[in-house]
Amino acid sequence: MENEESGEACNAFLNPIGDALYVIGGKWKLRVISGLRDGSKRFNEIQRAVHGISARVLSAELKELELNGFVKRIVHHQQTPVVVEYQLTEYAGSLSNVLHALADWGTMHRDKLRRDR
Amino acid sequence: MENEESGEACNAFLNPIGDALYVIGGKWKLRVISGLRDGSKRFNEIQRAVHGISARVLSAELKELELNGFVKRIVHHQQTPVVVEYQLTEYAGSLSNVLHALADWGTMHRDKLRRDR
DNA sequence: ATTAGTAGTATACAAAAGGTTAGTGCTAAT
DNA sequence: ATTAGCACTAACCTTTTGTATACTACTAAT
Repeated sequence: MENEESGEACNAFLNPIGDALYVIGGKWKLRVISGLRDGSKRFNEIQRAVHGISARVLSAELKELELNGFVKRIVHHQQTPVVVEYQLTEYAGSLSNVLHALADWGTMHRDKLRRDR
Repeated sequence: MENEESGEACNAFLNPIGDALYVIGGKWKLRVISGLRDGSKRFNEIQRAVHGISARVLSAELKELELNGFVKRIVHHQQTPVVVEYQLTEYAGSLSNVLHALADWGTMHRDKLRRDR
């Protein structure tokens, strides 16, 4: 009976957090988003902007970011070979609360660890 | 010259976010914290409360949580063998903004994906 | 005397995430 | 005619993360 922390209410809180962490987590997600902040870019432009990312990983990240609605992939068929543009959506802006909360806490925490040492 | 998104200002934002994500990320961190919310517990009690975690991983998680100041480890030498208690610190409460921001966004995002489909 | 519980550690393994290298078919420039 | 850029993909390897199982030295209960 004391075991209700593994119950409904707890998961209703932890599962969305898990979703959110999954979506923005990993080594590159936020850096790719950040690389697109000042306008649309093409694949190789992003790769140059996000220092160190490989084509394989960038390709995977862009697909996930697209699935989550953060990035729009725009193909221009006018020219051949095709030109592909990537662009942040408005929806990507919905992250800003989360990102600021994380940035503030992270800054505070780093200071705290330095003081404690 | 257009390449200042890999510069100082950007890292000053992304690095603390990375720190924060590292501290609360992974499969178990938040579940262990959550398992301790309603008072102190002993090692095996936590393991039973956090369903599915192995002793090896729990041991590692508790060490990291202690290093980050979220958990206090209290050894009672009165009895032998020693009794060890784990307890959330006040500092763990400093996460609440971050966690609520994540939970809110995660809930919203899940709904959005359901609608979009 | 066996069993179960305590607080973990040791060893080995599997899965996931990410990195490295090479290559596709196309075009435009040298 | 070679070279370089484009947008990727395939194959393979390493690192990180998490899992499974067993084991320690101790005590208390059956």
